[in-house]
Amino acid sequence: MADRRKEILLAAARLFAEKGFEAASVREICRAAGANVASVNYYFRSKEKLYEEVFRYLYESLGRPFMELAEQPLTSIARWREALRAWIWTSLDILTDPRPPRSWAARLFGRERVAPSEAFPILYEKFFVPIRATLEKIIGQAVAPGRNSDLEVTKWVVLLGSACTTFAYRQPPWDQIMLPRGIERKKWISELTDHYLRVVCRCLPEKGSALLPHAGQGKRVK
Amino acid sequence: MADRRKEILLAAARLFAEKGFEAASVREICRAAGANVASVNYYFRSKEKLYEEVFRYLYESLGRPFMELAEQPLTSIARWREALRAWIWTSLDILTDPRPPRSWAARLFGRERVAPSEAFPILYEKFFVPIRATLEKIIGQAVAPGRNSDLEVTKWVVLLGSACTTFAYRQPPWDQIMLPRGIERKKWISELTDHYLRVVCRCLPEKGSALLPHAGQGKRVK
DNA sequence: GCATATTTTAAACAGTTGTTTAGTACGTCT
DNA sequence: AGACGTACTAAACAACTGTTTAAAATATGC
Repeated sequence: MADRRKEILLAAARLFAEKGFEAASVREICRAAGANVASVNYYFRSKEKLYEEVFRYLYESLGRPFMELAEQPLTSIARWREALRAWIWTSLDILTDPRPPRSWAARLFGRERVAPSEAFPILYEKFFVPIRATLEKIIGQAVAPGRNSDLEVTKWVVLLGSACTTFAYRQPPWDQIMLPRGIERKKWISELTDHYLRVVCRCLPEKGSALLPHAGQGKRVK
Repeated sequence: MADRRKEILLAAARLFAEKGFEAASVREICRAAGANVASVNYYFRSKEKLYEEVFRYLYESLGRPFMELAEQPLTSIARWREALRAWIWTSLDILTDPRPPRSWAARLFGRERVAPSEAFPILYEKFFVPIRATLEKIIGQAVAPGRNSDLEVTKWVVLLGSACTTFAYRQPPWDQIMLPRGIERKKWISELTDHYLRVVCRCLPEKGSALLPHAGQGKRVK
C-alpha cells in the first residue's frame, strides 16, 4: 500500500519550500501527490497542521550533529580549532546541499526567518537553538571563558552566524554570486570554511591562549 | 487637496513590509489609507504595479551613498580604512534604522531575498548592485588589485555582505539576538563596525600593503 | 460472506481575493 | 449656466481559497 500520507507530506514540503505557505495551495499539493483535495484535511486536520508536520519532518534531526559537537571537550587549541571548523563546514554543507529534503529545509529556514509562522518555534528549537548554542560555546571558550553572553562573543556569533545562514537563499541571482560557477560546491565551501576559520584565529586575543585549561579565569586544579 | 495617491503608496509600503505582497490585501491597504477599494486600480492600474511603485519610492535613492563612496580614491591605507568603515557603518545603519521608510525598505529587502517578485530587479539594481560593487572595489583594492572577480575577493564580500544584510530581519526573536538590549542601537552598530573592520585589517595580506600606489601590479608613473 | 472500519471521492460551502463597471460628485474652463 | 474631465464611490464580477459533507469504494476482521 502506497503511503498516501507520506506522499502528501513530501509534496507539501517541496511546494511550501518553493512557493511559501500561502502561495502553495492545498489543491496544488494534492494534485502533486495524486490525491483528492480533501486528503489534507483527512490526514492532517488542516493546512496549518500539515505545515507543522512538514517542519517536524524536516528539522527533527537536523540540529543533532551540532549537539554532538557541543558535547566534545575543547581542551586544546587543536581540538578547539577542529570544533570550529566542523561547525562552519556543517552549517555551510546543510544550507548549500542541493538535494531534498535538505534543500527544502534550507529554503524554508530562509522563509521563516523573514516571516515567522505558527510553525516557527519547531524550526527554532530543533535547528537554530542548538546551532547557535554550539557556536556560542566554542567561541566563548576562546574569547571570554565563562561569560557566554558576553558582547564580544555576540559579535563573533553574529559575524559567523550571518556568514553561514546567508546560504539559505539558493536561487538566482544569489546562487550565482555566492556559489561561483567554475568551482565545485564542496570545494567552495571547504575554501570558505578555511577562510572563516583563518579570520577567527588571527583575531583572537593572544591567538587562542585563553583556551588552555582555565588559563584566564580559574586556577590550576589542586 | 490631500494627495490620495501618496497616502495609498505609504500605506502600501508599510503593509507590504509588514505582511508581504500576498498577505497584504488591496482592501486592507485602501482602508489604511482611507480610500475606496477601487483606488489602487485607479491610481496604479493593478496591485503589482503598486508594488513596483513602492519599490521605486523606497530604493530610488538608497544606494546613492554607496555610489559616492565608490568614487573616492583609495590612495592611502588611512583612506582605504575609512572607506571600508563607512561602507560597513552605512549598511548597518540603513538596515537597523527603526524609522520608516528605511525600516520598510529593510524588511522588504529581506522578503525579496527569499522570494523575489517581479519588482525585484528594481531593488537589485538600485540597492544591491551599487552596495556590492562598492564593497568589491574596496576589498579588491587591498586583496587583489586589478582582479575584481577574484575568488579571494568574493570570500570577503560574502563574509562582510552577509554580516551586514543579516540585519534585514528585525522582529522577534532575531532583533533580541542581534540588537542586544542594554546597549543603544547606534552604539552597538558602531562597535560591530569596529569589530568587522578589525577582522579585515588583521587578515589582509601584509596588512594592506597592496594598497600603496600600484605596489603589487603596476609601475611607478614616469 | 457478511459486518465493520478505514480510505477515497465528488460536490458544495462560505469566505476572500484582485479587478471591473457604471454611476455620482466635484471642480474648472468657456 | 452649461459642458467637459478628473476624482471618487458602491456594487457586482469571476476566480480562487481552505474546509466540510455525505456518499462511494476499499480494506479488515470474524
